[in-house]
Amino acid sequence: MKIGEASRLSGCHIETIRYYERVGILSPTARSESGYRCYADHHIQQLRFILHARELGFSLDDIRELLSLKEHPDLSCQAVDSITDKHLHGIRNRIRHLESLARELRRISASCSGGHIAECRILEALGKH
Amino acid sequence: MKIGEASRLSGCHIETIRYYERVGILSPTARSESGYRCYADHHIQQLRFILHARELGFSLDDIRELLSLKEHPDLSCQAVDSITDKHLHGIRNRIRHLESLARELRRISASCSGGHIAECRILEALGKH
DNA sequence: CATAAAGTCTGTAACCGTTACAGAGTCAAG
DNA sequence: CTTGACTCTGTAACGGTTACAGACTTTATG
Repeated sequence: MKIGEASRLSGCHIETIRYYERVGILSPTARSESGYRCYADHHIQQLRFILHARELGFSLDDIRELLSLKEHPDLSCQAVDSITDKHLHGIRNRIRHLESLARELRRISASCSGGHIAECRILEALGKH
Repeated sequence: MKIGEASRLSGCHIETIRYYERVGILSPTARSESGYRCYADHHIQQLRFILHARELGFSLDDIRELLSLKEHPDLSCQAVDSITDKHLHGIRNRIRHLESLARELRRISASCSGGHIAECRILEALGKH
């Protein structure tokens, strides 16, 4: 099948599919006589895997590693666990960070009493540190 | 003062300071005879403002707008409030998004019983969607 | 006074993960 | 045969820096 159908079946944009191939995260495809990429079922599965992992926030490097682990069914899945755990930790850290930003923003924002810029506490608070 | 001291006083990296000037977020500086940038106190204050706002996650576009609002002390500070509120909303959305990612990751991760890749539930879960 | 070291300049490219576009070629339907 | 949909390659943009290379200036040391 050609890239348009691969895009429809996988949910990935056409440009993104070509990009994934270019950066070596998607297996290279066969080419038709006229140079069109020809996709097989396993490409679609890879693309779905990548898409879902991306939606979960995994980096392309992580995904590359997960995909290569997938090629070795005999290995322990400890490496998979470790990538997942690390990612989960990263997400928790980002949540904590954003929560502290939100707290400070609320604090700063609450100090505004709705007057003129000249007395704006928000701008004042942003200025000093 | 020259860029090195401006960097020390503001906490911004030298490269970042030049970048901020280039993209028009920091007022242009005078130049010495030899072409060195000359910074005044108000540049330092601007840089501190930018730095703090960046630490709070404001985009450079937001900051540009906040800085230009700062130039008009007579205006109502409603526009400032609205930028801040919008940003706070964005942060809350990101938190919610990350929390749902974390939930799904935990769910997927919990299903792993520590065997071989071949039976890895994590990779399986990532594949289907 | 010469030289070395530190600082600064400009311009460009890298990072991440796409997305968008231009210009050319290919394929299927009417 | 032409139109339109599709695909190709290559390049540039997005945001927000950071990191170079190569040239120049200033300051400190011998």
